[in-house]
Amino acid sequence: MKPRATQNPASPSAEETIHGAGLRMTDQRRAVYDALMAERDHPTAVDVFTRVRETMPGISLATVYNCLETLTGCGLVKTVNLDRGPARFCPNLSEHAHFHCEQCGTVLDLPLRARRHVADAFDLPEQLAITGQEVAFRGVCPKCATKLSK
Amino acid sequence: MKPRATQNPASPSAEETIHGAGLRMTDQRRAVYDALMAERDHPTAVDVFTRVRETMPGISLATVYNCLETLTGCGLVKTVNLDRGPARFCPNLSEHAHFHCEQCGTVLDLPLRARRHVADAFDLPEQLAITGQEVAFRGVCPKCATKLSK
DNA sequence: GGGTCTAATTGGAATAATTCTAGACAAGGG
DNA sequence: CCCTTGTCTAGAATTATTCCAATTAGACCC
Repeated sequence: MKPRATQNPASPSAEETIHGAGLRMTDQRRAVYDALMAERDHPTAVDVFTRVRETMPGISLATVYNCLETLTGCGLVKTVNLDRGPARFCPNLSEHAHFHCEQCGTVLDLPLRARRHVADAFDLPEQLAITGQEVAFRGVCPKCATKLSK
Repeated sequence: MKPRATQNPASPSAEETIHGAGLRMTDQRRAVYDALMAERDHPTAVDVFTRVRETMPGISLATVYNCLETLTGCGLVKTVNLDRGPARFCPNLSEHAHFHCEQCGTVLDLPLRARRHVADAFDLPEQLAITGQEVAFRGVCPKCATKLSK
């Protein structure tokens, strides 16, 4: 096995993943990816744009959309759709649901419990091939619940 | 218990539900609701508009949006958001997930199995109050699976 | 290192879905 | 019958996103 220098041996680097798809890791793509990893709070495309512009003032919104699309295409980032709102982006690759707080708007990741499968809860017809799923909850988050009960 | 004349005793009529919310059952609202009940295939607002216009040619798209909003507000109809596509509408009030076929675009209802709860599959923080959920699967529907295997 | 080929970025225009607005209309209570 | 309020309508406005054509940047080969 090749040594891999100062790096998490569990999963390939973003670089490797992108190269594996025959694409390049450009400065813009890295900046967008880094912005998502730095504050994992499910920002919208415009949020990401705003953040990335701090270090890369010339980047365009179209590029941010392109990069997010590329990153989701390679499986490095997931798109989160909550109701009719703008898409949000999430670099958490482990299986999880999203929880959207109606009070403060925060989005929380809820990890899937070990050996559980969402599809088991439903009656599926024969021959149904599931390739993806999205689970979203709505409600009041712990912080807001505490605040409200005061 | 009051007798209830020629009607499903299990649930109040759409009329009653709307009145219960202090609103009126207008011709437009009924037409939109009937269109949803007649073909329960998860139409978009524009689909509904097209269908309703056949019997009510003067109706406007804005009204269809208003009616759908009102009906969802009273809980008679559910809004289904699949990826970034236009919203779809569904008068199936029993708990269910949606399945979106990547081949043909059909949307299927998948009923929740008895005594199952989607939230059980996830690690929830204390104090999290869930008031709503939406589960969407993506994949290949039975019909398309059969077609593809030929 | 220069030339070449293709991928990526950019700004602006275009699109799609939805919401807003203001005026007309209609229903029901007094 | 009048008044109030809720509803409908057409069109304008908004929002998020995608498209487009032109430039720029990488990677590869010599």
